[in-house]
Amino acid sequence: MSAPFQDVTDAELAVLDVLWKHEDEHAQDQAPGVTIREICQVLYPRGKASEYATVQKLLDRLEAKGCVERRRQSPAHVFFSALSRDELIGRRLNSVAKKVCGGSLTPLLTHLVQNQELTSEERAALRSMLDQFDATKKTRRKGKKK
Amino acid sequence: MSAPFQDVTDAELAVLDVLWKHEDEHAQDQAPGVTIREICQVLYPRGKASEYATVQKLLDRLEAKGCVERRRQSPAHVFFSALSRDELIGRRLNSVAKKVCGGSLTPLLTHLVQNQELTSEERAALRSMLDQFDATKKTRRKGKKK
DNA sequence: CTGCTCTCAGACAATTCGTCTGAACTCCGG
DNA sequence: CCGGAGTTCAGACGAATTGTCTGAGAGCAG
Repeated sequence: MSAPFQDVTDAELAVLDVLWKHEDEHAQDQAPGVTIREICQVLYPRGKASEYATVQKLLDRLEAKGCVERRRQSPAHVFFSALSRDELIGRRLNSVAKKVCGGSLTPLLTHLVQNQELTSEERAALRSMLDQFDATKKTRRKGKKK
Repeated sequence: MSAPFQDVTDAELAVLDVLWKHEDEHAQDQAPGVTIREICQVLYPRGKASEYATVQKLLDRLEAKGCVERRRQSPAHVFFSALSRDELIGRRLNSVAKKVCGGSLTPLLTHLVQNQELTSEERAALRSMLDQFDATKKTRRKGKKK
């Protein structure tokens, strides 16, 4: 059964972040999975033995939430993200919109733009994206006219 | 002592939403406060007696978080929001940025724009805001040049 | 067979959250 | 003065969440 939106906890996010960074480093090719031991070494560099089980538990929960994919192989299982950073951003933004603004994303966008922390380069990039969408919409509309 | 950022729960948000709507309705003048009884009537139209205490507890917690202001008056205390809807949006967006994107708000903005759920009107409004900021930055720069 | 690594499965404590109970206070009408 | 209604004050409660931890068992290399 498809579970409703589920967020991830801070500790789970730390684990996901390790997977995302690993996959970014292998963007050119197929990233190999990451083992529990490898995640431990990143998150708890000087960790105790029990932290292995902590990461294990966190991965179990992430898998149950559909955010992580497990591949059983010897000698150790390997893990991949099944939810990208951008997908999580989207989920969380939608959640904020739904709960605080009646579902509308516009107030979020307005807030971000008016926050004035954008550099002029960022604003230029944003304009370029807007132009692209306008062009896309126009082309689609023309296509449909037939 | 100033507490770190604290989010509000869904039930607390429902209470805040009542205050925000009430204050929006009185945007032209000083909004009178809202009583617990009034909040109950909105949130639990056909409620049991215990729901009075639920709203009370939620207001206590919101007050402790600094999100609500209480004014003691007779016959009942009245409440005002001390955190606007837009401020909550900002807090939540910053929280997402901090936890998921290393603090940068740009991926959030990019996500919203590329989400393609913006109407052409919204995109036009966004461009207009960007133009205004560019103009503001230019004016500030000119002024500084002396 | 032993030791190491890993899997599997659960327990645990602290915290959060929404709900609820009950004592006490205030005010007002009779 | 008393009773009733409404409200405040203060806490308890159960369920769920969350990060941590324990322990049995499996697999493998030496």
